[in-house]
Amino acid sequence: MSKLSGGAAASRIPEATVARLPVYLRALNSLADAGTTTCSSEHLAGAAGVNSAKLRKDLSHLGSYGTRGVGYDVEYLRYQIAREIGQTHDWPVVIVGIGNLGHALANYSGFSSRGFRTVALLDADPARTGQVVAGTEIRPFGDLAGIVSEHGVAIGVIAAPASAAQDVADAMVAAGIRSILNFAPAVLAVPEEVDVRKVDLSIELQILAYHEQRKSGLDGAEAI
Amino acid sequence: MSKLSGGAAASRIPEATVARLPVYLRALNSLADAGTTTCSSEHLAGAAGVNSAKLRKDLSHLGSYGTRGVGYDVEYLRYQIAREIGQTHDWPVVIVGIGNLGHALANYSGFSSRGFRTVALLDADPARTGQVVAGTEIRPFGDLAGIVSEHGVAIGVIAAPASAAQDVADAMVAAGIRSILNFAPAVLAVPEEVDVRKVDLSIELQILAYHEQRKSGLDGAEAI
DNA sequence: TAGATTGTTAATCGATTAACAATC
DNA sequence: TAGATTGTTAATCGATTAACAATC
Repeated sequence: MSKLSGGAAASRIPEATVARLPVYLRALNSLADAGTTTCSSEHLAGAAGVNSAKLRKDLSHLGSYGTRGVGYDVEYLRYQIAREIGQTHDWPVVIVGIGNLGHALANYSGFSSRGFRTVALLDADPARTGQVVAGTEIRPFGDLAGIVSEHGVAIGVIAAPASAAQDVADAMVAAGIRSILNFAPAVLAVPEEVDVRKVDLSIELQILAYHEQRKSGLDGAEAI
Repeated sequence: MSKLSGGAAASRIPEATVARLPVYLRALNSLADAGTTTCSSEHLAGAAGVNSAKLRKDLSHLGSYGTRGVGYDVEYLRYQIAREIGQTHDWPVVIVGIGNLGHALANYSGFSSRGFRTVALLDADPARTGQVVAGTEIRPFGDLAGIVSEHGVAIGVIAAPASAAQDVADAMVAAGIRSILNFAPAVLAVPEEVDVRKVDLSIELQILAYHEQRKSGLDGAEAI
């Protein structure tokens, strides 16, 4: 096996590292905005909220983009991470279920600024179709397959109620979508080649409550 | 060291387990709603989207709530998990920043059904104060400390813009809040006794895009 | 008793961390 | 050269998984 091309990542990057790369990228953007051109691992780690050993270990999976004794060039490292996580691409996205949350997601600027382009908003409720949200008209759910093939949509966002989530996922998979971000509090059954990530707002709150209970000594698990 | 009282959890539960307990609870609620009174670890694991070995290992940290050869009593296990993660308590919550996302959170039924009670919505923008969202009037950010002490608020939710997030966190900490759910894309500096969990909508999408890029062979990391 | 299923053990795997040799 | 900082090593820690003894 020969060497990889110019500093390219060797095979596989650990999941934990992948999850932190967007955080580093955001921190680098802040540094660049502040006019910083070079930073040490210590500096960048501080801005990202991790320790420097972890940061250097994570970056080592991508390649050697720093200079010993000097640090990292902000602009160069930023580009390398952006390329690695696909932020140099344009990602057409559809959002299904335009209730309160779908509404918020459609308006969320953090998507468009990272290469995600919302090509359509869909809702199964006829009362909602035709409404304009974030400058885009809501279309009927049945239009999904056509929109996916027309725009080459690879990523779908489910903001529908839990009761509809599996149907939406099935339709997305049938339409050719292989990556799903699911905000519905439901476990989705999908073929193994489909990647599902779940964001559950109330679960995060429940995890906090668990720790809060421990801190407050309110838990019912004390010894007699 | 003597035995703990009736099946109470021994000391500490692993973080990974804590994060899954709300998922099990949700699955148990579904089973109960469907009229199921008893379930095996295999059955419950399927409903929760994990494998049964992991489920049994997780539950073993709480105590022995199953019956060998039989399975788990749905209602009993549900109560035990609810108690363990503090869902038998009432948790007063404040939400700060009532833009699109704050609006969606205020209307999210998944909070109230799990013991979280939104006692106030706050916003620094005078143009928003007085507006009624989800049946609650938006109040000025300056009211935070009074509301926290009045209602004994232990958990704060930040849905403000990133630029304001640290100020909001500082005010929450000063007011006595020790658990924060942060939706702003910002790294917060807080005293170590304060627990911060972060939900970042665009990071989840970026993780999906990374894997999608790999699947599609679009990544710039291939060998020459 | 025979069949079923839990709770636990032990092996494996992946993530974190500190320390430091390499090197700018 | 001396000082600084990366990239890597090796140790540690925590999570996952399969297998099975315990026991209903």
